[in-house]
Amino acid sequence: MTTPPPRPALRADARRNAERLVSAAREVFAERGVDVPMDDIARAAGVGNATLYRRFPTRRALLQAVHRDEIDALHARSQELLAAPSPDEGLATWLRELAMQGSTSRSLATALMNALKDEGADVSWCRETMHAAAAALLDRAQRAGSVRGDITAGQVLKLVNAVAFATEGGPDAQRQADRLLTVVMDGLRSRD
Amino acid sequence: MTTPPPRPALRADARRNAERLVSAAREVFAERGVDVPMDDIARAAGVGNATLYRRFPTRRALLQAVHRDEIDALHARSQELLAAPSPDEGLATWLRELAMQGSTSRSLATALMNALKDEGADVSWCRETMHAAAAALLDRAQRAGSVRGDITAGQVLKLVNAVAFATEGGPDAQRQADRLLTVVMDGLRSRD
DNA sequence: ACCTGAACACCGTTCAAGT
DNA sequence: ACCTGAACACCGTTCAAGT
Repeated sequence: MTTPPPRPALRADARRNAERLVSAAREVFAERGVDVPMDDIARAAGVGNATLYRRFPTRRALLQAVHRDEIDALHARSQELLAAPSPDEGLATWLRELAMQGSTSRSLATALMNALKDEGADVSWCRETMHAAAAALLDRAQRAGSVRGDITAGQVLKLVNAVAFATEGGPDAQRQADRLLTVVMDGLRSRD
Repeated sequence: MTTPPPRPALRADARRNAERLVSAAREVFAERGVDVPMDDIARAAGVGNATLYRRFPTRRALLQAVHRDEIDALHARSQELLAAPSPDEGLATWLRELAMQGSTSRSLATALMNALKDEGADVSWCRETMHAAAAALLDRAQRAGSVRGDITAGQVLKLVNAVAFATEGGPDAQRQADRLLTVVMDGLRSRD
């Protein structure tokens, strides 16, 4: 769950094509949005369109692959923050970093929304990695009594990603996301 | 802004076709989702597809028309709640009703998301009506000092609709939305 | 085992012809 | 003024043929 999805042994050319597809998709998604035609991604990668489908059966799977490193980094960051002096600040810091990244990348916000809303097996790695990261920090803060107990990691993730998704694209997206996250964090903290 | 978009005088048959299109779209969106082919909606309404495009140039415009009555009702409800004894409870009640409706209707949640995220003129009626409703209740609560002053009506709407959108479709959607809205409302209230 | 481009089915949008 | 179905362009997905 904390390790990326298996990388089956691929023939050298297949491996190279897969990497080109992910790189091309990253650029094209960023420039032209997440609804860009699949054929355009294949063309940008210099491979046939059927090769794209063979490697990434759904657009969501491709989106997940594009953001694999960021998702891994968010998970690693959550492990670091488990050592933060204040449990609720550890959680708040992680959620803020998540919201900041999502609010500046429609592509990432969409990848996370796909993984959090649907149950699809093609995005289970993303869903489980994010869930593990959030659950560890949330659980610690709840045990310390600084965050309300009547909420789950899945709900917190949906809420914060919804903030990112709703602010993305607008003017001043980061600032807006930050403002909304402050509201959410205040709501998450236990009442005295 | 508080009145629905102009209903230009239409010939009797055109008027009837427009009503059939809205009714058909409401049913088809509810049964098969908001991405259903436009041709299927026209067929369900018993009119040619070009008639659909003539009347509703974009899918968003059609979605807005489908939810016209609900949006009107939400606006009317906000006017009623301005007379609630407690300003922050008036706001909380309205936001809860909004979240409940959105979390049980992907079609409504999508219509609102379209109107709140984009600046498109084709959904300006929805955006402005919702904004007027939220702004009145929020302003009253902020003046009373019970809700934090550093947030705008547009931000509150995005946040609450994001809650609806994120919970919609899942199991126990209403309950989940209610839970998340409690968190959001706690975050919105001024700290003592 | 993997790649390719073409074929196929489908959908959004426009338009010439009708009433 | 409005309606219609067909035409057109485009996109997702599959498949026969290649290496």
